[in-house]
Amino acid sequence: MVKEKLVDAGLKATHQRIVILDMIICSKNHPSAEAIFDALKDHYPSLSLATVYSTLETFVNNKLINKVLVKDGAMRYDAHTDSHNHIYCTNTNEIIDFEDHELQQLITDFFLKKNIENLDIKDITLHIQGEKINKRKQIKIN
Amino acid sequence: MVKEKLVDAGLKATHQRIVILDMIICSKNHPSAEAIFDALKDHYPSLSLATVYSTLETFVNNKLINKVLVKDGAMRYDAHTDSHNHIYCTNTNEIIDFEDHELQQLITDFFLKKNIENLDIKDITLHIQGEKINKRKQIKIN
DNA sequence: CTATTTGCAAATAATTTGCAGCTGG
DNA sequence: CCAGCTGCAAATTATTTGCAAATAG
Repeated sequence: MVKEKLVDAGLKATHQRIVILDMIICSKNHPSAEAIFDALKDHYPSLSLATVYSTLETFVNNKLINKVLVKDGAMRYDAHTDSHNHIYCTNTNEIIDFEDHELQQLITDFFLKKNIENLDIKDITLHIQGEKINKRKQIKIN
Repeated sequence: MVKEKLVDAGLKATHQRIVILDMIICSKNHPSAEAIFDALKDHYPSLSLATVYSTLETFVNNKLINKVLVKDGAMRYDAHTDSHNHIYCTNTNEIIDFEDHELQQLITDFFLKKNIENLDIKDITLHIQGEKINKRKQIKIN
């Protein structure tokens, strides 16, 4: 439950935080601050965009969410905090999660073999950039 | 030679473009527009920051350079246009190129085996995030 | 020459900040 | 109650734009 996640992270479970975190978790789209604000403002008219920004910063600092790398436009956020990969659709502007245990293992094994001096690796992510062939359809991986 | 690269790309070889492209190619640091401007303004006082920005856009559109994904702060640029990986140092804010043929092959092979529907993959990049243990020393990979 | 490019200053977009009032525990 | 949060408006940062002057080919 969202409220418990906040409390577990040592944060006050305010109404705004609950609603924002819930929205990110439910969203499959890696929303931007604006997108979150837009999605919530009708239901919570007193919510302010500045609160959304600062709440997102708080969540990132407390490892409830992660920032997603972007080439331009607004920063986007991801409630999926374990290591995984992203597919960037250049024609739809979607950022889609892509998890594959075999691939993760392949990469982990590769870096275990390598001898890397003076770097403490925290995370490795694969960024797959491409175009949806049919913008309306989903991407399917078998 | 830089001038030829510009002409080959179908661009007029203006003084500003030559100097900017040369700076990015020589820089090992994936500079931002500001960093480029700061590095050049003493030698070329008439250069304007807006020109740097628009020149960078032109270069990206003509595939002379690439944008580098960033979590925050200003966009950064890379003159290294073939597919390669980046190491992000969270404590020094450096972005370091990392090329490894074996790794590239591993990943390429993996995606060849996979059956991905409705996505036309344009590029795959690995983003390695970590901290330099000794900020002054280089990262060495053997 | 003349189509492009550049420089400037002003505009916009994304994000942050300061501070007074509100609220969860 | 009261430390920490929120909302607002104003500030800051990164980037873009409009237009007149400069320039490469």
